[in-house]
Amino acid sequence: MAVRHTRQRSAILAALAAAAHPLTAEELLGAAQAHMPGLALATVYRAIRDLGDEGVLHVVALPGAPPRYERAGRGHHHHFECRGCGKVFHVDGCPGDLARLAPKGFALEGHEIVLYGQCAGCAGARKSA
Amino acid sequence: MAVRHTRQRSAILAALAAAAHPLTAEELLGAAQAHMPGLALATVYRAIRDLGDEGVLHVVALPGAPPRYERAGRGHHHHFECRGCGKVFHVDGCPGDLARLAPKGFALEGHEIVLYGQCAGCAGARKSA
DNA sequence: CTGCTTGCAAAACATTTGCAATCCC
DNA sequence: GGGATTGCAAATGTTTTGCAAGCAG
Repeated sequence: MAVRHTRQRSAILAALAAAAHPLTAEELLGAAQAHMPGLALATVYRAIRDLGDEGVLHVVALPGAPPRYERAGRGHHHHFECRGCGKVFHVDGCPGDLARLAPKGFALEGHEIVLYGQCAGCAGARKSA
Repeated sequence: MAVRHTRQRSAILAALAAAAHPLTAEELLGAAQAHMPGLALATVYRAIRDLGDEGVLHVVALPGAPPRYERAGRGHHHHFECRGCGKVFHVDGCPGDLARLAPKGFALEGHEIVLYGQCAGCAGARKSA
């Protein structure tokens, strides 16, 4: 099950690396097709699964939105979902000290934080409206 | 669009209120059918949507798991997903001070935190293994 | 070469919706 | 009684899978 290095996977990884925001499966397909025309959606899903198992890919699931995927290894960060435009942004920084939140006897191994609100663009548009 | 009070919705709300953990759509169907046999899955989804709009219901989406639903209004809390048994637990408390994490110009309106690790039961089982 | 990976299309799954009958107020 | 709500079943949309052919190692 050693992951083989194929043109398709390179294209998918390149698309992920180039994306500023986490991508949905279909966005990822579109982006990767620029490098690898004829790429099938099924291949994207298979790559997502394999790369996810490898830990190269990270899944971001938000309520009411399809799962998004991003390249792992860019350091610890979280996400901000704009309720105005629906885009998801990177958020650097982390409150830390989450271990105290876990119930007694629970072993904390990781965490995910999602912020909701208006992005700079939507907040501005709202003011002027 | 005033929500009407029907037997089905009572059953669904009752099932939600009785549940210790957030429920998936199907778990919710099963639980509510105990109070209301013949309840259709479509009705559950419609109730989820309507009650969600009303703010009575809260959606919890986790990567790799179907969305779960819980009753809102139990105070601010977060969730802990056990990687061992897959269950989702309530977590009281909140690090607060998340506004500083939002990028400049972004308006923070809410947040969601998910902790991952081993619950008390699974952590114990692991030690003895 | 050998076997994992791909593309295509069909299958599997979860969620949504149309419509006539029903129930709530 | 009027109109929202329900149940059923079919439609929708997304993710997965089977299979023959292609490419990596």
